Amino acid sequence: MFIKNLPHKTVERLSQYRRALLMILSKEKTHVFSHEIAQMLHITPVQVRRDLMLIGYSGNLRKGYDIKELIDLIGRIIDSEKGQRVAVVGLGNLGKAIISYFKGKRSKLAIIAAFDINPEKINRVYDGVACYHINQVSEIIKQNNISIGIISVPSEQAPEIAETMVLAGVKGILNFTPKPLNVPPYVYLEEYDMITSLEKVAFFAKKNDERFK
Amino acid sequence: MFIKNLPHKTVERLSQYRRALLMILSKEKTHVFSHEIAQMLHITPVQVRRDLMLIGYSGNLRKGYDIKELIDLIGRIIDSEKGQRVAVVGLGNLGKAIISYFKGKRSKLAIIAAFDINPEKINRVYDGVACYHINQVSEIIKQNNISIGIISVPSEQAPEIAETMVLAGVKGILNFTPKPLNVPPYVYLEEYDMITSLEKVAFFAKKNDERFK
DNA sequence: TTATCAATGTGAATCAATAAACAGAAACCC
DNA sequence: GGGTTTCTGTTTATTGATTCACATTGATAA
Ligand SMILES: NC(=O)c1ccc[n+]([C@@H]2O[C@H](COP(=O)([O-])OP(=O)(O)OC[C@H]3O[C@@H](n4cnc5c(N)ncnc54)[C@H](O)[C@@H]3O)[C@@H](O)[C@H]2O)c1
Ligand SMILES: NC(=O)c1ccc[n+]([C@@H]2O[C@H](COP(=O)([O-])OP(=O)(O)OC[C@H]3O[C@@H](n4cnc5c(N)ncnc54)[C@H](O)[C@@H]3O)[C@@H](O)[C@H]2O)c1
Repeated sequence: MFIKNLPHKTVERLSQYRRALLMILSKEKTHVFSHEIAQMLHITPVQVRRDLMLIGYSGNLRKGYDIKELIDLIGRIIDSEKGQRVAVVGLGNLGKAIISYFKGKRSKLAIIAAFDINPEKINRVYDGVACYHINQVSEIIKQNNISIGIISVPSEQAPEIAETMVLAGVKGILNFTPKPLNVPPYVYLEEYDMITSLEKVAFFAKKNDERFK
Repeated sequence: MFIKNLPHKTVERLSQYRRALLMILSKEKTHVFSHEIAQMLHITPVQVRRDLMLIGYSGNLRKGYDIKELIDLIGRIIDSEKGQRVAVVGLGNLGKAIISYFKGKRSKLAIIAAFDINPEKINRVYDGVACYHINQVSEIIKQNNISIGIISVPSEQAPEIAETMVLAGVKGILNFTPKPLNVPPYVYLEEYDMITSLEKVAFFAKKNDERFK
């Protein structure tokens, strides 16, 4: 299913809508209003309706949106039909947190391999994900048609690992390392740093504190 | 130091500039050009200059920006002069990853307490941070004037913990739980979900893949 | 000394995201 | 059965973020 040029932010919100809807889905509650979704995500109902308009979904005037249908439609838009496979490189605290968090959450997006350099971690299975030696990255990525890599190794190692993964055919990378990476334009790179999030919180907390007397 | 109404995005980038600058800081390299900063963060040099203009920093036409000075100035803007204290609630894999990652990274932003409910974790010290029983949250936050809370407990527990922290006087919350929270307007809330990041990567990776042949 | 070059700094223009405003539809109420 | 309410869907306006375009500067070289 295709919709031309969905705004970047809309894609992000669609993922959030789905997450929220999955959470409230139950026998009793089959429909939801735009203002209910909005409230959960701290945005306006107009924003929600606009996003849904962009993906061509219509709600029921009196009952709102059918939760199941909407979850389904979002899936048809943001998921890949045949599913995408993911690898995590670096099975430290963060790597483990990621794997345990993802476990079974999305049917079209599965972490199917982990890599590390520490012999104690290799050839073991964490939360259903097998851990291999780092020098098998390329081989396993190709074999399993893994298209997405998550990097959670010490930051000095990140550039080399990114390069290896790109050469092996990965199409997207999620980098949790503070080291800025460079990848070719056909690979989508997302970088996240908790320090930036925390500093943002700190900055606006400080600001709020001044504003609210 | 005050600059009125720095754009949200600029604050985020200032944190990133500082991180990148701290990384390249060395004896040999004392100055940096806007295009060098830009390249590291995958943005345009104009963006960088505009942000620096907003914080009132001027570079040297021939040498670029003085790295030390700039790091310093960013600190005076985004950090709080007297420092801010942070608590982490939930010392699982994610909580530990956060604590070990932050350790000693920012002088004005220190994680000084952790909380958990598991007796095995309580009264131990992780990476220099003491772990207390969850029912001491309120007391310890007040005692130590902790103004920022990080939530990394199982998601069902998140709302209750957020409420307790707000009542105890926290001014900002960073929520890693997928559960949407509600806080009063004088508390700044930031929510981050790795699944959204990963789904974004997956979506654009898929899209790129189609575009590039 | 004058031209050239490679940078910064910034007003104006563009582009992207959000919000406001409102028409239209179904249910409900009297 | 007409009026009222409450929601959606969409057009239009506003706000916010980014980029363009170019003036400016000072070093260097011709
Ligand atoms: N971006 C964030 O928000 C954030 C938060 C926490 C940690 N981090 C970063 O994530 C990374 C991991 O953090 P962590 O707390 O899990 O660290 P960690 O030390 O617990 O884990 C790192 C793992 O990588 C493995 N490793 C080391 N070199 C390797 C290599 N060449 N190939 C494969 N595996 C290798 C280690 O054996 C270890 O298991 C660090 O770079 C840290 O800075 C980022
Ligand atoms: N947002 C993200 O990107 C992301 C990524 C990974 C995990 N998570 C979420 O973060 C949370 C923690 O993940 P994790 O992998 O560290 O899980 P975990 O199970 O390893 O850790 C949770 C910790 O919280 C403690 N805890 C449970 N109830 C508590 C309470 N009432 N008070 C204080 N502590 C309590 C547990 O003892 C445990 O130590 C989960 O909600 C998970 O969904 C989020």
